[in-house]
Amino acid sequence: MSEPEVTAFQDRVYGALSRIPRGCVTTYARLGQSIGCNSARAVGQALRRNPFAPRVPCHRVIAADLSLGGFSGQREGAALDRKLALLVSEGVVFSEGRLVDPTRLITPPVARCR
DNA sequence: GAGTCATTCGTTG
DNA sequence: CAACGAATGACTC
Repeated sequence: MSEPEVTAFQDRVYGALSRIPRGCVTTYARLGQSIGCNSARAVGQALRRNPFAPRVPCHRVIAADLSLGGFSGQREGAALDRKLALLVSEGVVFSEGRLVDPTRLITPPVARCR
């Protein structure tokens, strides 16, 4: 073990993600905006590294088009199957690989200054 | 509906 | 300091 030295950005991503209640999901773009970043890619990268997994519920983050997005560093394959299982386990139902209830999409508060 | 393109940000060596 | 890569997003045909 070792404690990964996460930079401020990663800390923000994990912090915002950590404030997401169970049964709720958010998108990379929204999460990025919540932490003050305009790029969903930057958020995805931080999650992809996920030095705090499974501590960080990265499976609660999906793409803007309600698609699963990616998981475990893979955009498709069994990894998504795991992500889907986790989401379904939380009460978030998906259909055809897409979120069935977009109402579960939440907008994380702007984690500006705690 | 599908595919392609563009942009931005963070990370690392 | 510089270069590369990325779990996206949006647009167009």
